[in-house]
Amino acid sequence: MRIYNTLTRRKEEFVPLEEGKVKMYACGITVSGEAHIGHGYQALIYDIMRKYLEKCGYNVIYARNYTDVDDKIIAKSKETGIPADEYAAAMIKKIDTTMSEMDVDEPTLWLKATQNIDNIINFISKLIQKGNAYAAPCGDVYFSVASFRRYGCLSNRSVEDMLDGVRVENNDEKRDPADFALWKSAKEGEIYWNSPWGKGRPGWHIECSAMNYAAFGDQIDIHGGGRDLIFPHHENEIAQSESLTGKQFAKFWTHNGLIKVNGQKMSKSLGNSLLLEDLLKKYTNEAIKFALLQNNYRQDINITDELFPEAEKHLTEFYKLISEVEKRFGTGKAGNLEIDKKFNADMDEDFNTALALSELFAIFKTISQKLAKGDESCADDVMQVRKTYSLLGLFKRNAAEYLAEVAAKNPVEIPVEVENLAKQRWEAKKLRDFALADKLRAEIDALGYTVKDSKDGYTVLKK
RNA sequence: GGCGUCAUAGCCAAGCGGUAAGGCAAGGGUCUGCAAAACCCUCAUUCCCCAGUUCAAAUCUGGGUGGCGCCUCCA
Repeated sequence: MRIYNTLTRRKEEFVPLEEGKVKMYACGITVSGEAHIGHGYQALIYDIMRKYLEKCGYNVIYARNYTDVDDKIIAKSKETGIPADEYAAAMIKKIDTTMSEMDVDEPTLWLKATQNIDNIINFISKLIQKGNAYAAPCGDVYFSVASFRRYGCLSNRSVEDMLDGVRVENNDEKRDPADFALWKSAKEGEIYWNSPWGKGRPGWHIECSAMNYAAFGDQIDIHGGGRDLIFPHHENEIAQSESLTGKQFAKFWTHNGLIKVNGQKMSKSLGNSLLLEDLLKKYTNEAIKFALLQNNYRQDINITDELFPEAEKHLTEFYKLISEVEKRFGTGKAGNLEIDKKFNADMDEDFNTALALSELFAIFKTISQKLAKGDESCADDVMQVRKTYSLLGLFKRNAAEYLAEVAAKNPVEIPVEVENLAKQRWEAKKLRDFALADKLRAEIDALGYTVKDSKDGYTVLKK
């Protein structure tokens, strides 16, 4: 299996640190707001990575974190009057519900910043002892970037380059403008924990280092996250962890692409986030997954109006066929290893879900042909598709239920006016007055609807 | 300004040195009173541009051009 490593900027053969075992960590959500499609995408990608590694026979320990204390959460707390810890807990509960609707599995370990304060404090203390960090008079603790020679190795920047960035804040407490906070002293009324440096809270970057260290020790195999975290977050994690252990922190760094809306990145500051909860009201989770997985996970995805409906259309067609096959031949037996082999070959190349999904069109074409010929092995193929593609979260549903869900999510309300025209047209058609029938069809068409005839009736659809 | 990343048909998109997958749209056909659905067929001599390496380049190298991202919070 080959995985693209941001650290080396190439695909590398995946070899775990310890045979048969994989330790992986993905940066999760800062719970200052609800989960958007980008969060869902990220959770989906790493869930798939984990499942495929498991399929390959590895014993995977997969950890994700929730950042449940930070400036934005504190701001929300001030805004709403809800204590910061309660706000964060409620938001986590909400996000968990949405993610389960998205059908993304829970990680092996959930790590939360507020449940690791001791680990964080210990970590910071060690960094101070080793000379990599210092406490400022105000009670903040900073990491000394100059103390870590390899700083910039992930994002390929030098400290000088970074200082060219005009936006490095000037802060008198810092010895060097490039230094970043490990511990932030609490201001009046803010949530705090006691520490050797006074009342305060952890900085964002240190959480991941400290929680990783507590959960996994010195090294992990795979560290993932959104591409926007490469700098500074992941760069800082490397600086912290490697300063402490003297060992390479993560062997593989993987970064998923970002979701864009109308060509623009979704971000908290732009406020253009598409909430996962809202999308799940309109589309099935399988359609959302299908749409997202048609791209390479490393690439950005631009959400257009057609993206999800098109995916839903495909899945509806597939499920219709599944439904027919299962109605006729019942539940088959998985065993078409050709399907599984191809899937694995695709996934072995840096989780090429786009290729794996494209195989489906040929697979279902064959199934359809077999069904037409009355070849009951198509039921086995369906079962194999279900088994293989469930790894991507697809074809996990009862076909009838799935189709009912799609219908329920797309209620078609036909205006009385249109309904009447359709009725008249049907009557005209029965009397073989095709001129009138065509005229009525044109009228219905003009109102934005189409009529579909079958042997003994008609259906009106919105165009 | 620095760094990264991408550029493949009208659109989305795979491709990782061996002669351009797949999907959408479009066009043609079968079917239908006409439609729709379904099915069948067609649809990039060429991969942003210019050089180079090679028997062979969309793929590698160098140089351009353009988009996007990061250097503030972000998945």
